[in-house]
Amino acid sequence: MSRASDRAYSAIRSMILSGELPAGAQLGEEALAEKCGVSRTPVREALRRLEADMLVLRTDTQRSFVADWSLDDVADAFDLRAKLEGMAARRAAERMTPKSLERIRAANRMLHEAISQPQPDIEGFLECNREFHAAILETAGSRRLAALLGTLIEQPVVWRTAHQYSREALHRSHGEHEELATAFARRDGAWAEAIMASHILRAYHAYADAHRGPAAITVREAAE
Amino acid sequence: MSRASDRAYSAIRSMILSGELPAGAQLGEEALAEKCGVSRTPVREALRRLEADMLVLRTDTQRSFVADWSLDDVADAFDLRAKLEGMAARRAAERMTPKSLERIRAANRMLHEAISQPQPDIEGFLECNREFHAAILETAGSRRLAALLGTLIEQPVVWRTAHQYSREALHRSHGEHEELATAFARRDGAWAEAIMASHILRAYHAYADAHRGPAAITVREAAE
DNA sequence: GTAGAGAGTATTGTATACAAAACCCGTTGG
DNA sequence: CCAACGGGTTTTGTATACAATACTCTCTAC
Repeated sequence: MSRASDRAYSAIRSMILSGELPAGAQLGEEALAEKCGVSRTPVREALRRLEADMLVLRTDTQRSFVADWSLDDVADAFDLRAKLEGMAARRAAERMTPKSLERIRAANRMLHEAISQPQPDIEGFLECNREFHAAILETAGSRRLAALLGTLIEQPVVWRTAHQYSREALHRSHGEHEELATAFARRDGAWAEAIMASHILRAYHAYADAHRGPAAITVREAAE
Repeated sequence: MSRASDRAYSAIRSMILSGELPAGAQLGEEALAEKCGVSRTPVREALRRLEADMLVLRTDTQRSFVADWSLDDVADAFDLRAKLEGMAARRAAERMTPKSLERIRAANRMLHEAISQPQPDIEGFLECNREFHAAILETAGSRRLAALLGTLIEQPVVWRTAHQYSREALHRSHGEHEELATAFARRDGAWAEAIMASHILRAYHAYADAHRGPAAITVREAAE
C-alpha cells in the first residue's frame, strides 16, 4: 500500500464508491494525478486496475469514465456472484478443516456482537461479513475462483446500501451464516451451495427493493 | 492493435502460449521491451494485463514470471468455464433471436467444412469454434459474464492440445454444437446449459487424458 | 560450515517531457 | 439546417531519466 499506484488505486476507488465521483464522470489522468498527489504514471496503472474491476469504463478512444450501474447490471452481478460464491461454498464444504471451520465461526461470532449492540455497528458488520466470506473463499482453495469473485465482491451498490439494513435483516444474515457453518461441519457441499446462493440472492432483493418503485415489489410479492 | 502496449501484449502472450517463454521463466521488463521493440512503459502495461489473465504471476516483491499450470489449476479453470459458459448458454437460449441463431449456425457450418477436408484445418476449426462461442456469449448479453469468461477462454492448455484432436473428436464437437443450436431454437435454457457444461467438461477430459499417466485413465474408465 | 552483514548489481517504481491522437467549436458549403 | 472541415485545445501514449527497492555474492564472525 505504500506504492504510489496503490495509493492512487485506493483513492480513486473510494471516490467512486463514496459517490464523490458520480457515475458517468470523466476521469482525466492529469486531474486525478493532482488529486492523489502522484504523477500520471501510477494513476494510469490504477485506472487500468479499476477498469478490470469494472468500476471504470473506457471508450473506444481511450477516455475513462466512472461506470454506471443499471438495475440490470446489478442483477447480473448478483446472479454471477450467487453462482460463484455457491461454488466456493461447495468446495469449501468438501475441503473443510477444523481450523477453517473455527475461523468461519469466529467471524460470525464477532459479527453477532457487532449487530447486537444498542446501536448496530455497521462498519463492524461489514468487516466481519467480509472476513466470513474470505475465510470460505480461502478454504475453497481455488486461486482462479478467488480472482473472479474479487471483481464482484466490493460493488458500489453493496457498499452504500448496507447502512439501510434493518436490525432484522442483519440478524437474518447472521442466521444464514450459522446455517452455512452447520453445512460446513457436516461437509455437505450441496447444502452449503444452496444456502450461499440464497444468501446472496436475498441480499440482491434487499437492494432491488430499495432501488426501484414499489410496483415491482408488489409483482414480486404476488408471485410468491 | 496499433498501440505499442497492444503489440507488447500480443507478443508476450503468444510467446507464453507457444511455449517460447516456458512456465516459471522470469519476465524482466527491460528484456521484454527490447524483444518487442518498445520501451518499458507499454511492456509494464502488457504485464499487468497478462497478470489479470493469470498468464503471468508476480511475487510479493513485484517480479513477474510465466505462470505454471498444474493439473489441478487446469481442472479448476475448466470447472469454472463449464459453469460460466453453461450460464451463458442458458441466458442465450432465453434471449435467442433468429439473427443470433443464424450466426451461431453459420459458425458451425463453417466449422464442419474446416474439419471435413481430407486434411482437417485445425486453425480453421479453432477460429470457427471461437466465433461459435463468441456468438453465444454475445447473445447472453452480460458484459460482466463476458469479462469473467475472457480470462478463461484462451488458455495455453487448449491452445496446444487442439492439434492432437482426432477426426472423431472434432466431429463430436460439431455434433454437440448442433445439439446446442437445437436447444437454442427451442429456447430451452436448461438444456442448453447442460449441453454446454458437458461440452466443456469433455474437452477437459480430452486434455487430462493426454497429460497424465494412463493409470488415471483406467481409474476413470472403471468408474463409468 | 553456516548465518548474517554489506557492497555492488539488477530490476522495478515514479516523474516528466514530448509525440500522437481525440475533442471542441466555429466556419463553410451544400 | 446539417454535414463536413480545420485549427486550437485537451487528453492520452510512449520514451527516458532517475530514485527506490530487491537480489546476489562475497566476506566475516561464530
